[in-house]
Amino acid sequence: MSTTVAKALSLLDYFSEAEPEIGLSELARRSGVDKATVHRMLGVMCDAGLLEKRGDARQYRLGAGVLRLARVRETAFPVSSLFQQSLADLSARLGETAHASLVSGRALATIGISESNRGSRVSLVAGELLLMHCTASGLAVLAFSRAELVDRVLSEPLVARTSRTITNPSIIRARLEEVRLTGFAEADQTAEDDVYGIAVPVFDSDAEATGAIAIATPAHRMTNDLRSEIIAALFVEAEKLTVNSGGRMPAAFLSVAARFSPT
Amino acid sequence: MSTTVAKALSLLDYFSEAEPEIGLSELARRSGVDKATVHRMLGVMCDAGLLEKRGDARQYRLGAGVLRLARVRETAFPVSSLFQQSLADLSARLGETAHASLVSGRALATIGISESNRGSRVSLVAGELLLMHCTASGLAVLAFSRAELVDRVLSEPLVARTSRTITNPSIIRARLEEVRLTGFAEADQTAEDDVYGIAVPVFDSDAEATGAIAIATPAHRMTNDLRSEIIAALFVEAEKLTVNSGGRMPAAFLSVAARFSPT
DNA sequence: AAGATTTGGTTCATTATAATCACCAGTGGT
DNA sequence: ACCACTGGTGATTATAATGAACCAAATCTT
Repeated sequence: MSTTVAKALSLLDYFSEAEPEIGLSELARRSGVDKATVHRMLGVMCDAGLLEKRGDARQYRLGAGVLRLARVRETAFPVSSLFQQSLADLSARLGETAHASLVSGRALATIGISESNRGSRVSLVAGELLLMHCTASGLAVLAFSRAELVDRVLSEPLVARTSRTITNPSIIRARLEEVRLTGFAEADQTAEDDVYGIAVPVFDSDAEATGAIAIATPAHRMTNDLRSEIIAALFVEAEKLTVNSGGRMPAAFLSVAARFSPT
Repeated sequence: MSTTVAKALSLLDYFSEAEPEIGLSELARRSGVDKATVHRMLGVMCDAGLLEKRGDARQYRLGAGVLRLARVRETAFPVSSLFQQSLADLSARLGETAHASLVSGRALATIGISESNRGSRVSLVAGELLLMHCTASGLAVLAFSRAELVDRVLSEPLVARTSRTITNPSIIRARLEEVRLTGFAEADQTAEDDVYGIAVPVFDSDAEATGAIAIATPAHRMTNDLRSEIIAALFVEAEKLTVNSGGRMPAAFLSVAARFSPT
């Protein structure tokens, strides 16, 4: 709960596309950490290249170091580029916004987005961290993760993002059971008002969920037909991604996915 | 020298394309930090999503978090993609390997490479950190950086990568003076045997060097004609990149660059 | 333009933290 | 069966982080 490195690294979570540059005081306020402490930590992270302060300005932003790290990971294990293709296909076919995220600690990191070209669409903030307990992607991933991760996520206090967010661990566990049976997860305005999300997990070589692909639609537009169409499309792409990234699906998942596969 | 966060973050430096997965003991040995300490740090970084351990395996690799961070930075300040285009042009035109790097703490982070298609060429390890004092890119950047950064780099012990590496701070300062006059930097086998590098800096909106683009050729192939051709091409691209990324060149640089510009 | 407020940044005594060493248990090779 | 590795763990000691008060400069209010 209180190792200094963890505190320092948690500061990185506050940077997103919506707020790519943050000042010292603001970051201290947001994180609840003392200004002096934040200042020292930011200094160290600048030194390491993870952050940098814009020349004269007194704002901090993500540094060149993260570009290098991402490049290293992506050349060694290219998943981001792989996902992007599937997302483009999905949003083109369904006309809705598609996004992908990978497990990153106890949250999900959005690594790809492909917006629909409709006038009314869900617009996501790229690079935002998704909470596990209230997003379709999070539930899809948790349902097929080791109990260890589930426990870690559910042992922390669960914030309510909307009036419909479920914050009771037991109820969430029950929902995960449902997800395990159906193979996909839904989030009807539990993460954001007016947003309906449907997600299907993607697996690694150990048949563990490493992430999920999802479709987000304006809640009012969701119909039974669209829902079925989305689920079927997600299953096809998720299987493709799992296989192409060298993963395999767990037995429990294969049986439910079979109902949707065109084979 | 000894903040714990700095030590933890320095562990990330050991991951590169050549070695994308590292074990606990290996990392402890390489970094000179106690195994127990490394173990705790790796755990924390896994928790933050910067690292992850491959399922069953007992190897650590860069996590999905870095992908997210890079995405955030790149969508807010797209430089990586911008550089990639210039690199492709350079390597195509010159037939030699081109690469770009950005200041990352007290080193340079390689963020792009475009290899030549010749049989004999310089092959770089993508995502490796470049040392400031012995690479052409490093000298090009240092020559046009704040004295503060120069002092920080030269105050540390300078490792000799080849028999020709200059490790004397005073001599390096003299070389930086030359670079300031000519506008480009050369490294004749000072970073790696048989590699001859030529680099030109790229500037930000404060006319400070943020990085450099460089050409690396097999040392034996370098001739006066090729050298001139490379320098001229680099100047053109560096100016283009500086302008397109919203930067401006310092007055001192403009005068020397003018000799090479086609205008 | 004068005052009020907030910003980035710094200091230093107090306190909580992280480093260390010896030690386990499992694995692969010979 | 052994040996030399590996990843991982706890209790003690020494180290590093913390946070309230403080400052100068920039910014917003009036």
